[in-house]
Amino acid sequence: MRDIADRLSLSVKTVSGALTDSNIRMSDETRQRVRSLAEELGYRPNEVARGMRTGVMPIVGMLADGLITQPFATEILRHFDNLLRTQELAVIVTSIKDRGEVDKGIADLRRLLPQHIVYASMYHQPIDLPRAVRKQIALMMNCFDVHGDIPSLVPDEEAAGYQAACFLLQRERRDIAYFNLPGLIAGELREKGFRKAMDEHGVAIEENWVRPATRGALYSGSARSLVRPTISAWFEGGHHPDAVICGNDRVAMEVYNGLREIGRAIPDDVAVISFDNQVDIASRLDPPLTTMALPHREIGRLAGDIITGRRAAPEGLTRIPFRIVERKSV
Amino acid sequence: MRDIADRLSLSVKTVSGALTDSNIRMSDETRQRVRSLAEELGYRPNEVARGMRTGVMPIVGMLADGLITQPFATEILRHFDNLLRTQELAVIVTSIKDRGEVDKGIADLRRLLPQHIVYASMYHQPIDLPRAVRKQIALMMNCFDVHGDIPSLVPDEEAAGYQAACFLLQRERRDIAYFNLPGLIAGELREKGFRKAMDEHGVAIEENWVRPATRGALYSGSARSLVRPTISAWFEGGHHPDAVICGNDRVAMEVYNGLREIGRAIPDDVAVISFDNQVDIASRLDPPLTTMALPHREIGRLAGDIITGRRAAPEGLTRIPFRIVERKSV
DNA sequence: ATGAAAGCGCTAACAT
DNA sequence: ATGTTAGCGCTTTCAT
Repeated sequence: MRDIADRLSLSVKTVSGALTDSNIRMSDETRQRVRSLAEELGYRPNEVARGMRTGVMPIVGMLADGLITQPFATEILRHFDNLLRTQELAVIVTSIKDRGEVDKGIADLRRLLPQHIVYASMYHQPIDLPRAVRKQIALMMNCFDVHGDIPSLVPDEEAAGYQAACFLLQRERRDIAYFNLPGLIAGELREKGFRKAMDEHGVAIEENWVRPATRGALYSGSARSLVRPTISAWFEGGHHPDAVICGNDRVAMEVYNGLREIGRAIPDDVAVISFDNQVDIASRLDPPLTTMALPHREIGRLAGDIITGRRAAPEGLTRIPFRIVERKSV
Repeated sequence: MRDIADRLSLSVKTVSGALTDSNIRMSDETRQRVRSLAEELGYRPNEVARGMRTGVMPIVGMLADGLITQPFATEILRHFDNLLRTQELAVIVTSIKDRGEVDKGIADLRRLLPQHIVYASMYHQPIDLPRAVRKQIALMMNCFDVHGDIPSLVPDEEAAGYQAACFLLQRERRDIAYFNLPGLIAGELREKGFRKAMDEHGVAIEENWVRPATRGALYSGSARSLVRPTISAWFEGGHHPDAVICGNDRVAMEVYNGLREIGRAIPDDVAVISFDNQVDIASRLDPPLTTMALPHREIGRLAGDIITGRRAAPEGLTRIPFRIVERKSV
């Protein structure tokens, strides 16, 4: 910078002003001369020096609540990062395994003077943070602040459940079964949407066909699965489902196995629809799975727009719609 | 820092010395006094100021060649990050979509004065970087420098192929078929290991049973699959395989579908073994899939140890062994 | 419209 | 063994 100033016989301050603050009063000519020389010399401002002076680095910190564990949720990170990169902002991710690590995570991030700190979760859940912490978090992705203080971006689970059910109903499926994800917000809301759709279409729900996918109060991939026995039970009698809504794609994978075992064809005998769109699974099942895609990309992008100020932060909860991916299972 | 100095009637320099450089000559007592007061005050050095002075920030940059796209490869990142975190180092990931973005990626990273820049790939591949770039990269993960200039950590594919074949051979399978991943280093080396094992055990390879999993010169998830027709062909005649080695877990998923279609039971009629251990898939297949787990965790950890200097950087290529995950398909 | 100078918090050379 | 001082590259008053 001094170099540029000397060559142009200007002061450092003028150069600084020309390069950064375009509101500062200055002759256009001077500004142009400075800028073009800077370009020519390939001048890159020292972000660290600038950061020291201004107290802020071109960095956004992300508290990742298990995000990196759940591989397909990294989609959120990917698109968030892509957007911030266009604004010359770097993302620093700090994984936290449990809520107790939040303080440490924030402290770690703050050492580098980030412009903002965001919180992202691997699955849709309510987050209850102490007030002092809440004030430091600009945005929540794929989860929400129970106090409503922090703008939060979450998938619109209920609409997705509604849409999935409508999709089946419109294709003349009436005997719809539902494998729920116990203990999860996503499960609860998706089921609610399902019930609403059935209700609106005047189709009665066979309560015996609305069952949890796993044993235990909380759905988890490692919990004992109830899919196989439940399917067997459903198809024992004469009256059985002609469609199954699956809590997520992994459940759908088991439903495929179960239906195959009892010799039912998808989609001819039984249609299957699911949630998440975990592509490695959904596109490779046989037949390929029709599923409601989680709006991870949209969440990441919208968050990026908000953080960079290109879009105003909506207050409270913002629900982002799913997108249906039609394959061959319905 | 000045605060501490004043309270102890010491100079700033003494405080700085006491806190950072433990080699500096100083009375132990002074050092202790400084440290305990710092602790008491919850003093945290301003990393940015320090960075400006020393020209280095407590940051490691990672050029992620598609890493975040291939969800399960983020395992590498996760463990790398975990390790660096214990040394108060933050990781900044810059995704690059193609080799042409490397320069830009490095420039972006350097703005923040990272201590090192590492290169990580989503799949095992040779990387040819210009010399000027090579000099700036400290380590390659899951890929290697074709010039041998950069220490590189890669999965030991050949050993994995060898081990998978031995696993089958020891269980009395002799008629082993192999679905290869065309155009990939991983595929080539795994096949080599397979051939070596067969050779050592004196079992002849039926060349007709060594086939590519997809059409085209390069394996890819979206390429037209050859699994189904190939399996049909193999099992048409009387002499057919009693085991299949699959290029990866996604291929295995298709092999399951194919075998099921022609009514062959796994593992009774045909054993299946695979590579990668993409858990969402492998553990949920029916029966759960026995597979050679990619050493992503080990690569991430070892890289962390090297970057933090806890372990010396091995020269050239280091091959990290796979781990077999025995489930029910063999 | 531009220049001079102070100072962000820290480290390192030099002095005592 | 400890203190003094300069300065890292930038932004920001305050003068001119």
